[in-house]
Amino acid sequence: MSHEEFPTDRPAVVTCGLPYANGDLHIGHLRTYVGGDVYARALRTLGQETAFVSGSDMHGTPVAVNAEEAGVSPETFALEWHETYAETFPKFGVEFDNYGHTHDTTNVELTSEIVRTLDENGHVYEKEIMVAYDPAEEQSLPDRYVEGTCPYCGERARGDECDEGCGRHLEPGEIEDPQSTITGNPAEYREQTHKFFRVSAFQDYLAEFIDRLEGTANAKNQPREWIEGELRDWCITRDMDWGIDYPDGEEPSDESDLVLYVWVDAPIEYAASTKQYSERVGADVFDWEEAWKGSADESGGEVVHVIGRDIIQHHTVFWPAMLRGADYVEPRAVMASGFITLNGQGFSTSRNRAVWADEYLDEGFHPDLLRYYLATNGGFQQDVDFSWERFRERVNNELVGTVGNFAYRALLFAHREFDGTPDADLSTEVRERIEDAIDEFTAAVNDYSVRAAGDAAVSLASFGNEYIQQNEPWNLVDEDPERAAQVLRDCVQVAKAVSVLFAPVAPGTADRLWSQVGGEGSVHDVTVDAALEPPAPDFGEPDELYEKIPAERVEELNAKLEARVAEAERDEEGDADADDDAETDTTLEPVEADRIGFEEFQDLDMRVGEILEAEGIEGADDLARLVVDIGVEERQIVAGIKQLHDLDSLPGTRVVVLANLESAELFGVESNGMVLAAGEEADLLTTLADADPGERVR
RNA sequence: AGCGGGAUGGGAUAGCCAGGAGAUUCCGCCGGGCUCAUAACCCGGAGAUCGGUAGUUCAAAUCUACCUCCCGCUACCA
Repeated sequence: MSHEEFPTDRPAVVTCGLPYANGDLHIGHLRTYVGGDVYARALRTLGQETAFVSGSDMHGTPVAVNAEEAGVSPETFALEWHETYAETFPKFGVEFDNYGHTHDTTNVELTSEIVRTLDENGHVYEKEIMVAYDPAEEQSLPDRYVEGTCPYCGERARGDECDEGCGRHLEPGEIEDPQSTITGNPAEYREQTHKFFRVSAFQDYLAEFIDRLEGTANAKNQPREWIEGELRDWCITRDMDWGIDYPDGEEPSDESDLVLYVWVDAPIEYAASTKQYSERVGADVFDWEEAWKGSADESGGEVVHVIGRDIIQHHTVFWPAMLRGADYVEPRAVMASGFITLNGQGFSTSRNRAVWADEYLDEGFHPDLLRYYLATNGGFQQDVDFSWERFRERVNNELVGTVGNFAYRALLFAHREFDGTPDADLSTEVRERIEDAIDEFTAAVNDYSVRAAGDAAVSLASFGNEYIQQNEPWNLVDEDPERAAQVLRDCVQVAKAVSVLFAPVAPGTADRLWSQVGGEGSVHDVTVDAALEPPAPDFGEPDELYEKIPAERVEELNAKLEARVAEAERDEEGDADADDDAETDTTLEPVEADRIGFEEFQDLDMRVGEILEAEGIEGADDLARLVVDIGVEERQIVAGIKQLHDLDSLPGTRVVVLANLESAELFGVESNGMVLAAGEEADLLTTLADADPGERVR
């Protein structure tokens, strides 16, 4: 890699994070793939030799678990998703030079080779750790095959992560009270030898690397916490069948059926996929080894990883360490995209609150429209909100009104009056404006800004509209035909330049525009220089590039989305009701539909208290006056618990008190707080064990 | 809790890394123009003390410190 400006004379590799072969794609996923595709195309437009690669991530426990549920082999399961992805991406104009998967021979071989190199270079060591094991089934239980209690917070947790409690990652062997997720059998721990990658040895290297790394700010900054802190070594093997075997270099023995952890072979697919591309087109066209192997300073390609911002650490810590340890190049840049929200809220696949890739296509919209939205609605690392209303707005105003309208009016006029490009020289003003647009585009690519690259073309088209409007060629045709020819010559040139600069974002429609100005071949085969080359002297009648989206479509689409979400919610409630009915006849209030945030929960200051005194309040049927010790102080609290009758037995009872409730006066008695109780019978909440008065309830 | 990202006219967004004239663009609002163009387009206007406080500077949206609020990450969610 180098730090020269793009284009450089080295081969570039643009990669997209591997989609995990485990479910449908929605437009949130597409954000990353469209971004990568736009970036790769933009590099090529600058004249940079570029390979654009990705592949499906086939391994790992979620695939194995879901395949088992579906009753098929993990390979069959993952391959089905792989094929779906491979078919879906091109439908959005996301055209990888190679799209492989992590289970193909190329990746299996390259992964084995790289791990063997790491081993030979002394970066791998063995360590005995305790792993969960199901004695009844005689089966090891890696990662999500086991659940139990988090050793840090005590919450129920999955084997690899405390997903509902503290959110911590759990290394194999950490979880307490382990239990098999397959059989529900209690699991036991057995000692087993696993392989560890000495990430800690790369601390100094990574500290320098992160300073050199280009790309989005989040990718450059987020990993600093780890790199500048203490790096833990990384367990890179799992005891399961599905995955790439650990390359022992010896005869496969029965006792070792360890496979590599999925995050080891996944990023290697970037290189393996490039290798497949190289093998297909020939090393003279693209040499994967030149791109991936040269030493960091002297040679090697420009590797740019385009990922979602949830997997930054893998691409800025583990992966560069692996590359370094195996004598490969280091990535030049990591572009980490923000997420997509839907009408301001996060996607929720379980509640079907998402816009699915297939769904978008089924609605009959051109992929370029969504590409434009996703690529230019905000900075790449920013979260972007999607709404059909906003989608319509941007399509109608920017694509139809600005780009499409300019191209159409300019070319139609030129065609009618001049049968094509008028015979005149390009004016200096317009030449300079186009040069500015090219500079803007080039700067955008070097700044890793997908948005700015797309905007360069749209603002150029906007300039075109101003230019044609101010010069009024429709009046000049009679008054001053020469001047009219000049103006139209300029406009056709602008249209041609727009086609070239818009090609990365809108590959389909830009190519149509290219043909409309009489361009030969495909706009995707030309570079920025073409923007200033003279357009064809003759071209036919243009047609419109984009169509407006009527307001009714938006209403329709929103209604569909709402109906779908409602249906998903009903299903969920239905399931819940069915469970409840089996256990109880009493009518329970439904759970509040509106969820509150953790912050709001924290606003409630609940304490453990001990009742010191309890007496009925005269004249009140249900009220009792309590004095409660809540550790920090004693509180007088009025509570509606007279149904319990046995007020005398209450002193000494532990209760839960909402301590920061505003005070109130009931029957002339001041009440400072609320004692929590359940149901009509005022069943008091108490603590099970040793919490002292004053302890906060969380 | 630590870390990362963010807060910019009514809404949405750019600019911040490399401080410097009227703070960008889209929507919406008000007024005008044009008729080549998809009721498209162009011009003008109103509307922002750039989250808060303090500082650095001749000059701060931009740099520094502290604070508030939103989103996320913390080792398998794009």
